[in-house]
Amino acid sequence: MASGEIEEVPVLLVDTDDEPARLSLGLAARLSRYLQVLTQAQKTGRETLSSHELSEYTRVNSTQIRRDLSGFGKFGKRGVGYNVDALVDQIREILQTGGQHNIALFGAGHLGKAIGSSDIFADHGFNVVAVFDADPKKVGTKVGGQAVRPVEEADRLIAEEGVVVAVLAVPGTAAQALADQLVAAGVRIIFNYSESLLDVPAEVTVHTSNPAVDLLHALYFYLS
Amino acid sequence: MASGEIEEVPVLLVDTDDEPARLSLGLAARLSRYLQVLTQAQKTGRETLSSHELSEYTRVNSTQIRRDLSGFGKFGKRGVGYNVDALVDQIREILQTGGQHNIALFGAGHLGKAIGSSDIFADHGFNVVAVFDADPKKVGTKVGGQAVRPVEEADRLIAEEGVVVAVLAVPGTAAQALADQLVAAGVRIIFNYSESLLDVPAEVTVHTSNPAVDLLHALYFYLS
DNA sequence: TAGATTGTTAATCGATTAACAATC
DNA sequence: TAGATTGTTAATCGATTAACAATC
Repeated sequence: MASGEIEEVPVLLVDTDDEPARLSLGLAARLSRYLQVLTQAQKTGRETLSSHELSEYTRVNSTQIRRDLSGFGKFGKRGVGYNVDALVDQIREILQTGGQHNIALFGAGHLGKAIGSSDIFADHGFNVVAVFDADPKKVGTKVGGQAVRPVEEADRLIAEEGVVVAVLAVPGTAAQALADQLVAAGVRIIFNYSESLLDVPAEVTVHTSNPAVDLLHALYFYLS
Repeated sequence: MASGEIEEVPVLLVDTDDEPARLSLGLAARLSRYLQVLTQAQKTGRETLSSHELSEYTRVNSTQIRRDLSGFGKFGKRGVGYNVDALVDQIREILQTGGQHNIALFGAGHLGKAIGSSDIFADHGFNVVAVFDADPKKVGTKVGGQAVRPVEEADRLIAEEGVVVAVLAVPGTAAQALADQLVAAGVRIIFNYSESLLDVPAEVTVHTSNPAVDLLHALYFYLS
């Protein structure tokens, strides 16, 4: 070691193994929410957004937002805020979700039609490549510009298109059997809009969406 | 102070001001999720559920679940688990959501019909007291057994029925104006299923539901 | 008894918040 | 310059996890 004057070397907090550290669960969730607000703000023509404004829309503390973002670079401009377009790109890079992903939708009832015709998924690069229904009467009808297919074709299409994500808008009574079939076919992320609880292997992620749950705890804070 | 032998007095962690402490945000959210899984388990006839099983369905760590519950009492039975019916009642009491609450639904499109005909809200004591739509052609049609009303009647009905919660299943372009009207009429919790960002006063809670956001971070953990 | 699961402790990690200098 | 907002520090709080005695 050299004695005497030591030149200060900036310490870069990078992983030694040349790979970015995996984000914590909470951080990935928050970044996704920032992204959603930012893409909406883009639509209304906003050019910049402050951490305070982002905080109002996401209900995440503004210091937390600044800290989350500054961990990846100096994205903001003091006195001004964050450039919306640039920040969208930066968060997409962090989340590695810049590309397009194929998803399959199951169920062509009211909910399936609502999901299939909305651009809530398309806005974030998710293509609904196919819509399936078990009811022969629904097969062939249009949902979001696509003809509904019989559920028997699902396995083949999942394999061909490399579908990893399935959205289940089916009755609770049909959900578990369908989930089993999809897991066997290669699906790894299931969005469950049925009220049924799903049993799946550990390597599969189930996200059960239930507005009543959110309402329950929103109401608690209103009542107390 | 008395010297010598000291009789041990159990320390009860109660609030001195005779009121239960307000739950933390995270705890209220977790309890709501436990409640949802438990009510589903009730439907399938389960009598007991272990913290480990609850953990699988809620993705909350099982130690966390036991700790959350043991803060309110010894609800479980060692070697057995938790009694489903009893735990449902106990969590409802903690969340103060045993009663019935009136909610109003706006929008009678695909999503509105899906929400209005599901019993996802009814299961947790939420009554959809009215369904509204701005489109005269939809007024009078049935959604979940109810006749759709013109949105002009909303103010009167909100006041009469003491509606605090509104569910917005309307196009993004209509959402902000409707939110303004509802806040003026007395609504304090808004469930926003439109893609639009809503500006509301601080005393109003907006919950924006966006499946694409959840999908974004689920996908991150799949990809990395 | 043997097996299972709770209730609880302790240690660690991530989230929250206030405060403020730096700087656009 | 003056006002606004970022980036960052420090202190606190809540969440996570492993471990295990208690006990059904």
